[in-house]
Amino acid sequence: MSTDVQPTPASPASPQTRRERQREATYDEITRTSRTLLAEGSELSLRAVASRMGMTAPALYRYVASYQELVDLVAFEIDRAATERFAAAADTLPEDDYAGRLVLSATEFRMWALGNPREFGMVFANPIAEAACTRREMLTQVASGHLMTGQMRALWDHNHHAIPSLDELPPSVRESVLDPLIPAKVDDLPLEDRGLVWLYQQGWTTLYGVVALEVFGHMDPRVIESGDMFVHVVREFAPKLGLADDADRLEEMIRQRIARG
Amino acid sequence: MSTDVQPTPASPASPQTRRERQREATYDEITRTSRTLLAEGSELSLRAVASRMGMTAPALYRYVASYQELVDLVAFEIDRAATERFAAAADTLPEDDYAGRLVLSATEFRMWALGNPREFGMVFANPIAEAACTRREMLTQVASGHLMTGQMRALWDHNHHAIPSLDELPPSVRESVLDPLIPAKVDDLPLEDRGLVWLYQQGWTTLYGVVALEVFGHMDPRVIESGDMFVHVVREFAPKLGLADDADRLEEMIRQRIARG
DNA sequence: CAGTTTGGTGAACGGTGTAAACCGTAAACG
DNA sequence: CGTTTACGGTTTACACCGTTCACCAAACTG
Repeated sequence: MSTDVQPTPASPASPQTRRERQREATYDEITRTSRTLLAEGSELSLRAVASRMGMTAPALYRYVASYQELVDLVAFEIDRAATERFAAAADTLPEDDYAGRLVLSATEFRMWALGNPREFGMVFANPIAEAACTRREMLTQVASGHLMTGQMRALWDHNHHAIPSLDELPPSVRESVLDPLIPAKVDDLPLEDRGLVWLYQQGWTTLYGVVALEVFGHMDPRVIESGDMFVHVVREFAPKLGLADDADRLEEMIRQRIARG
Repeated sequence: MSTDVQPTPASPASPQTRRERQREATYDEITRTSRTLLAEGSELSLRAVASRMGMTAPALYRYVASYQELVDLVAFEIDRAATERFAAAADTLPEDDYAGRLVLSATEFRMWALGNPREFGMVFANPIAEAACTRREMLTQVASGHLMTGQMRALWDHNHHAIPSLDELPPSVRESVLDPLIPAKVDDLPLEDRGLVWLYQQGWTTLYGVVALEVFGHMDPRVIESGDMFVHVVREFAPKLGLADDADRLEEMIRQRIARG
């Protein structure tokens, strides 16, 4: 609260007080050990995390208020790390292959989800409804959401495919695109172009649908293995992004990625 | 195995031995109390179920081999009960309004899922992959799957909308529709018409996608509340069932159901 | 009637999240 | 500088969980 010349506790670099640095390092170790535990197939429990850090379980309560909060924290970090993977997949393509980058990120998302079903469930199949305030806010910061919406935005900036006009949107959708509560960087998107956000939401619904269905296994295992349903829904969505002509090329990219396993 | 004149243990009515009847009644009570527990918002635990039945937890092991098996059992029963609700919704329409019945069942599915998120998660968002054998077999018997595929079949029997031909299907899909591992009554569906099953799968993917996304809250709450995304995906899918002209009427039916809450 | 199967109990083990009391030490303050 | 506060940890304890085991009574079976 004081504005005198102190060790500037709000500076961006690292000139926080020593304690703050220590604390943040511990937070980091918590999420890292948690993710290691998950990756090993073990259960995520306060005791397991603590003991692996050489601590005792109640000590973790200095950092998280409850088990659920630990889960949320870890989920957030998992999403961050996974998003780096999705972005890296896109970066194997030239900067200006907007469609390819989007599709490759989406495909990477699918492969990640299938390979890490528990992590997928933790991030994308944990009810948000309850504990509305904080968890809802976190939702708007989902890194993967920002990545994909950013890619769709870049694609549109380039090819200006058709988008729905504001006045043909249902009221709730209009509100939603004018002041989004889902991850999307739209501050610099003019209001009259916000129909694009409705396309975001449709795309996310489609992508989420296939992937969740595949991850949870409520689909024929042979179709999951081949990825044909995934390819199908992507192809069906492509025209909405003005990519009808690119469908074959995009499918080939998807299949190559799937073949890599 | 013997064929002598015994109390016919395989008879359909109820002439099982007294013990068998007792046992089945207990099974029934187990699933009933479990569902009651869930409906009250309590956690589903062996101890809770047992104590509410006036038993102790280890006794339940005479009926289920593990907690997971209890969950599967209850999930199966929940699906059965929910399916009755979906079917009842359809039965508010005349027998020959095939499209309306299908759409109303799907809408009822959505409303049920939103109102019973934990039950939805238990039935439709529990990884099937693990414990492959038994649980995979159960998947082919999901009652709700049979209902909807049956309704799509009835619709097609009536209006014979276009379906993909077998030879334009990807190999994995062809296998899948010729010998389905997902719930679908196709025994009396000629092989050359099995392209319809691919439409089943597409429809299920679409429906599951929106509903799961809504239930888990990874969508703008205002759009969830209005149901506009649900309406949107149904409208987009309608043409595939030859229902392009019925879209407005179907949307009106959906909205009326949503308005009822 | 004797013998076996069935369905239950109670105690116990190892695991979980969480609350409370306690304490040394590092940081903050006069 | 010394004093005080607060942070970050421990121990202990509680209530719950799934699961196993030994035991037992009642019910069926030959």
